[in-house]
Amino acid sequence: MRSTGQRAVLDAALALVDERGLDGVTITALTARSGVSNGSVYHHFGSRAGLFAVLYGESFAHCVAAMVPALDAGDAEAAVRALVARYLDWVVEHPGRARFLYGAPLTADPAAKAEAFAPVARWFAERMAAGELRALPLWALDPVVLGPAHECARRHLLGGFDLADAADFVADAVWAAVAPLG
Amino acid sequence: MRSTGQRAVLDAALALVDERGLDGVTITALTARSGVSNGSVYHHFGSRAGLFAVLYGESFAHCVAAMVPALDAGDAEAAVRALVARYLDWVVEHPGRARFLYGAPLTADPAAKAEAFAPVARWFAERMAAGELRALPLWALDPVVLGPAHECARRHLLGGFDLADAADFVADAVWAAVAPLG
DNA sequence: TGTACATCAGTGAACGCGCGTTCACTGATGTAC
DNA sequence: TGTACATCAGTGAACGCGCGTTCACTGATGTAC
Repeated sequence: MRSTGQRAVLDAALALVDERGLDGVTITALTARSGVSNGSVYHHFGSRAGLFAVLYGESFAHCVAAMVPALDAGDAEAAVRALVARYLDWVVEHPGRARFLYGAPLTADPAAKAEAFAPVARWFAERMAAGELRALPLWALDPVVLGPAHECARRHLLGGFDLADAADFVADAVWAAVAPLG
Repeated sequence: MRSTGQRAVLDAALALVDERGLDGVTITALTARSGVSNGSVYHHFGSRAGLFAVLYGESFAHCVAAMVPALDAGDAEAAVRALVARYLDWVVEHPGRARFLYGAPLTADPAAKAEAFAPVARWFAERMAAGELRALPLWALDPVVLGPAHECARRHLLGGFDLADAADFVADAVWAAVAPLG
């Protein structure tokens, strides 16, 4: 389990990345906002990079957990559209976490990411095998199929881009990319 | 026209962003790599942010210029696919510029961007009006339609993602998002 | 039960470093008269 | 033609600042005997 001190630091980091961006997450700002001493941050996380690694893993799992229930939404098209809707909703509701995932990609542990994403990947693999979705390599799922969702989410997080207005167009584009051919 | 000193600084910045990322473009690194003094950088650009603004505008125009000839590639589908191919090629050939555009989005002057992008936007508007492409709002073009291209380009620039392998899937997804319905 | 010791969360002053920026300056070139 | 002045590219030492990190420390809790 996470100690209260650790939790306070992680929450402060999320608030800071939301308010000031990744570069705003300095040790000084963390201690000021969380009330925890700088030494304590190092005691728990070893370094700024160590804290980032924990926050990345936690946030990625948080995101996937929010998306997974969409896979039960009905047929393949309904599920894909629900998946997009849930992802965009999650970004709007958790901008700090989303900003962190997009802003610190080199922090990611690829193996841990793949494991967390496995339920989604498995669902797609099964539907592709059943002919309910277009056959695509699984590595293309996130960047190619969900590309429109990611690009719109990034612009929303930068400000001035209305994700709610874009949601239907994104769902159309994503579905068009995986709808079975013919 | 750009003086030789200015050009040397801009080229050094592109090389640095390519080799070390945006954070590697420090004044110290610029002077070391370009042979130009720090004072000279300030004489020409006013500040680091001023240099970034020039580099952004220049790189965005460079990118659009590389894409525009694709619009003469034949029918709508051929042109869209050529557009994707040219964009991905440009990213591979000019990673410093591409990294800069993705890494410093807040540097952009929206009006200047819109003007530079106008030829592409106009082409799409005309084809949509002619029924050769699906009708979409023009603001959706870059993030939604080209989303797969952007997301794959970003991953390529981070390393470990093969854009050449992805190019055909990206072209398929982009075309699927703008192909006329029915 | 008491004592000794290990463990671990947490503290906060101090460190060295590299950053963007400033500023008084040089020297070459162009222009006015 | 010569002289005086303005303009502009370019110099480089010095500045203050905020950063991530270190380290010797306190104090509470758990465990062994």
